[in-house]
Amino acid sequence: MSALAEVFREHGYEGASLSLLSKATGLGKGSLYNFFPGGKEEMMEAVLADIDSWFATTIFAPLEQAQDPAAAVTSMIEDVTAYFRSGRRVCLVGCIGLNSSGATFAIRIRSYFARWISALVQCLETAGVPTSPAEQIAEEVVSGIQGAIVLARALGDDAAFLRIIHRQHSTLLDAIARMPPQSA
Amino acid sequence: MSALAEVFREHGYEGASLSLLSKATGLGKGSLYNFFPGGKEEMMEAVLADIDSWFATTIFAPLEQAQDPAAAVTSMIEDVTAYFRSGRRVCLVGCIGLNSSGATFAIRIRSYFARWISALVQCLETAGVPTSPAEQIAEEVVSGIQGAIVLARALGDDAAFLRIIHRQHSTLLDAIARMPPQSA
DNA sequence: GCCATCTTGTACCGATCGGTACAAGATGGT
DNA sequence: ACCATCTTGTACCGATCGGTACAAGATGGC
Repeated sequence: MSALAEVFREHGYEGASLSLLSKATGLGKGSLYNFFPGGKEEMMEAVLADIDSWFATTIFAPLEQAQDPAAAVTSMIEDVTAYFRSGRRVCLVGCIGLNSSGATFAIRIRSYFARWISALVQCLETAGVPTSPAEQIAEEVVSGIQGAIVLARALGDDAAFLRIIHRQHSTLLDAIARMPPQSA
Repeated sequence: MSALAEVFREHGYEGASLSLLSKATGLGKGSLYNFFPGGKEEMMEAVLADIDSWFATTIFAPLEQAQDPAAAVTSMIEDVTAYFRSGRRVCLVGCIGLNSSGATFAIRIRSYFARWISALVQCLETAGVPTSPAEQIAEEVVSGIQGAIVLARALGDDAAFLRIIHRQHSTLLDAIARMPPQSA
C-alpha cells in the first residue's frame, strides 16, 4: 500500500506505470487488478484515502481536540517534518492537485487542505486567537509547508525546509502566546 | 513556444504526449522534431530556458538593480500575480522539480530558485536590511509564493492566492521600511 | 526559372501503455 | 480429502507512446 503511494509520489499519476507499480509492490498485474478492479484510478483513490486517514488521526484530530494548543502545534510540526522527510518526500495531495490528472480527485484534494486549515484554525481559537487572524495564520502555515516542500526539493536542500518550517512554528507559537490563557 | 509551455504546465512532463504538444502548437510531429531534434526533452529544455529568460529580465534583474527597493518588490509581486494568474496557472519549474522526471533538469531548476532568492536578498540589502534576515525573508517569500500556488490550485480558490501573496508583500515592505533609508 | 535548403505531413517503427482473460496454484471451511 | 473461493502469474489485447524515414511542398537566393 505504502509502496503504491511512493511510486505515485515520485513519478506522479501519469508517470506511475503499471509495471512500476507492479515492481514496487512485488505483485503481478493480476493481483493488482484483483485488489483494485478499477485500475490505476482506484489505486490512486485508495492511496489518497490512506493518506487522508493517516493525517486525520495523526494531525487533524489532535489539533481539533487540543487541550494544550502550543503542544499540539509543536507536535504537528514534528509529525509533518518527519512525514515529509524534511522536504525530500513530496506531498502527494499537493502534487496531484497541480496538473490536470488531479481533476478526477479534486474533491478529495480540496477537503484535505480545507480540513487541515480548519483544524489549525480550531486549535488557534482554542488558544484564544480570534477567528480572523487565526484563519489567516492557518492558511499561511499550510501554504508555507507546501512551499517549503517545493523549494527544498528544487534546491535539493533539506536545511531550507527545516528553516522555513521552523519559522511557521514560531508564527503559530507567537500567536498562541500573545493570547491570555483560556480556561476551557 | 508558449503553447508548449502550457501543455507541460497542465499535464506535467510525462503527461505531455507528443500528440498533445502537436495539437497545441498546430504543428505536425515532423515540424516539432525539425525544431527540436532532441525530442520531448529538448522541448522542455527550451521551454525552461524561455521561462528562465522571461523571469531574468522581468523579475530578477529589476530586483538586483533596484534603486527603489520598495517599488521593486511591489512590481515583483504584481508581475508574479499576473504571471501565475492568481494561482490558476502553475509554476512549471516548481512542478517539474517535484517528481522524478525533473531530475534531468535539476541544475536549471535549482538555479532558477537560487537566483530568485539571491535577487530578492540583493534588493533587501540595497534597502539596508542585513544579510542574515534578508536571506531568511527572501527564502520565505519565494517559498511562500510556491505554497500559495499549490494551495490555491488545490482549493480552487484564487482569493487564497491573493491573500497569501499580499501577506508576503507586506513582509517585504515591512523589512524595507524598518531600515534607515540608505543613500546608494 | 532553377536549384538548394528549409519545412511539413504522413506513414511507419518497436516499445510500452492500461487493461483483460484465464488457467494454475494457494487457501480454508467442512 | 474435497471443493469453492481467493490469489497469482502469464499471455495477450488494442491503443498510444516517443521517435524515425522520407517524399511532397514551401521558400528564397541567384
